[in-house]
Amino acid sequence: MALRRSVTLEDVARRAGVSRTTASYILNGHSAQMRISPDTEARVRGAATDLDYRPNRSARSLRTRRTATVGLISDQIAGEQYGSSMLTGASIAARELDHLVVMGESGGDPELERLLIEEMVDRHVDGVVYATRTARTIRLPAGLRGVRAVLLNCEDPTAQVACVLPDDEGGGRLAAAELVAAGLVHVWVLGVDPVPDATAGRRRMVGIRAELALAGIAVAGVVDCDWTVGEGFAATRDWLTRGGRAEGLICMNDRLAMGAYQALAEAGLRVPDDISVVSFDGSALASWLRPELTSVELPFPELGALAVRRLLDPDDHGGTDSVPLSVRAGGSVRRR
Amino acid sequence: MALRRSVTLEDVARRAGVSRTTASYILNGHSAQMRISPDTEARVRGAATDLDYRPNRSARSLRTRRTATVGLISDQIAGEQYGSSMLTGASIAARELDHLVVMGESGGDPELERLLIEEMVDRHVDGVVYATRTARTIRLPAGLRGVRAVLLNCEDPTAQVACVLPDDEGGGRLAAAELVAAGLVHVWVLGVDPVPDATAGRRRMVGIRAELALAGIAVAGVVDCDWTVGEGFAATRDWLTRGGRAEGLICMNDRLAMGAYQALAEAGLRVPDDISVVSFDGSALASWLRPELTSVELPFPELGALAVRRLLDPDDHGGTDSVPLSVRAGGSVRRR
DNA sequence: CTGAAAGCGCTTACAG
DNA sequence: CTGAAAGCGCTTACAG
Repeated sequence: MALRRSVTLEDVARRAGVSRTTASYILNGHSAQMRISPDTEARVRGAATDLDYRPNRSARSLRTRRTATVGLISDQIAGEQYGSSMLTGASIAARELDHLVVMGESGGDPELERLLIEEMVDRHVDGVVYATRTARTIRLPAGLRGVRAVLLNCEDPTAQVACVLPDDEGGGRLAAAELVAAGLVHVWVLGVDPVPDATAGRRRMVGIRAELALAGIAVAGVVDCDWTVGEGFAATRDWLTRGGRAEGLICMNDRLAMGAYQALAEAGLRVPDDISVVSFDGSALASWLRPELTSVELPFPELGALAVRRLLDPDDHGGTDSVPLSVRAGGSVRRR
Repeated sequence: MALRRSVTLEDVARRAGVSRTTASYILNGHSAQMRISPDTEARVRGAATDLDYRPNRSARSLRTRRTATVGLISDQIAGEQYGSSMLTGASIAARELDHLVVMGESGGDPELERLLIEEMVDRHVDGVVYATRTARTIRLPAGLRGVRAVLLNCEDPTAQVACVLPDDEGGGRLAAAELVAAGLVHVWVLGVDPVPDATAGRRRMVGIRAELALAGIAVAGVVDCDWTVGEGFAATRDWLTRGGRAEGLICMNDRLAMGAYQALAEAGLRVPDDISVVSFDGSALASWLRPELTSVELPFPELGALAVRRLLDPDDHGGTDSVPLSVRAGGSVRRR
């Protein structure tokens, strides 16, 4: 059990020669409204310091119904390659606002999710961030209705919930712009949307098409496949076998790009001399490939931090935030 | 604020026609000791169900000084590639024991770490798991003295703390055994220990040497470098340039192995025909490489889960647990 | 400017 | 077998 010797407000008050009431006001920063004398204030603060007073949070919570704690529930962000940095961002933002993060992972199991939400609500977290590993449309879990919540990396069009998303459409524009700037006009796209409710691929596609259109270019073709290294490899190899060629290839994530690299190498095609590659994620993997992969980075830490800040902001407007992506330049795009 | 309508124990008791005392005993499973009549018990349970009674955790904690919550503090496990699955394991184990995980990341900042520990202790977590991204020797933070704690993936030889570690020495034996079984006798090792207090490399080396010795083999040589893709690439290339050759190469992690793959490919050497490669981690990266990398897998989820279970086990003996690694077979070792 | 008092919702000796 | 009562450590109207 996590014990410290138990110094109570009573102890502080006694040592300072005041009542608990006065000590409480002072220690909670209400000296001004209460017009506490400077002398009294100094005595109380001194006593608190001397005794190393730590307010009992359970007692406080019992009265105030707040716990200085936020819940963060997700399907699977901790086990994930870089999505887990949403957790890091959330944790840091929470601390800056004097809160701590209570986390739970459902692994996609609805019953476990229900349990976790229930436990968090039981513990009176001050709100819940509901996050998904992959950007998509969801239905707000029943247990979250009536609970202060922010959706992170997902959205429920049918619910009135604050929502923090990456700006995938803008990201799509950035990716296309890299190729346009290099003077490439023959562009293929690898990977669209793996599952029906996923949103990232579709939005990126919109941005890609829009940006290319500005340069008078249309997407030459799309190879659809799951967003994994193995699928990226197989799909690219098949495409090449069927005579597929392009000046530029936009991959929907870094893993797909890794697979594409492998298939291109096998076919004797060099990146970027024979074909330029751009992808999405900006994960560590992008920097590991040779040549380094130019990738449009998802702002995971910022997403996590923003979700927590909005959750704890009483004036939050409740709409949807789209956080911009940014290009992490590698050497996979041909220099003009 | 996370509100539900507030049904209290009082409400349940009234509806069941008993006192709060009796209701409390029943709902906490003390019916037997208290020899509550079955009829009373049924009435109380029925009332609790009817009213959807949820005990107020803050009130309970104020009395019991327990919160059904465990702290998990680390330098950087969330942002990490796969180490973050320690979090997943911890979260699941905690839930199974009706606890929730309160997490905090210090990013290696001692002041932030101190703050996080303080906040956790203030919130009366029932114990703290102190985890590091990378296996190493640490000094138990001052704020954790006197607090129930378990070290995860790290150890403090000077402190009496329960400790959960991967069995890196056993892992070293497994890696070497893969090469021995393939009949390889000329073995090099890539990467030793990047920092003085890191323990993984040294222990793996001990296991590697021991296992090879059983086959009458000595390590032919060691290339020292940081455990990154870039360093792995550069070190392997330099080694090859200096005329380095081996039948088998043991890499201290999957990233190093990826770098080695790149350098070997550049030199026209094929895996596993020209050289066999084994590494450590068993991360997703291992399965992405071509050929798939045979890698000794670190049991991160189990490590996290075990740490939490020990933390919450009042009978825990307090020693060090070494959790075995296991081989994830790929195609990077030549078949005999 | 400061204090006595109520009350947040539980648990748990104690008494019968 | 069951209940009246104390008490965990705070916050906050209320009174002066």
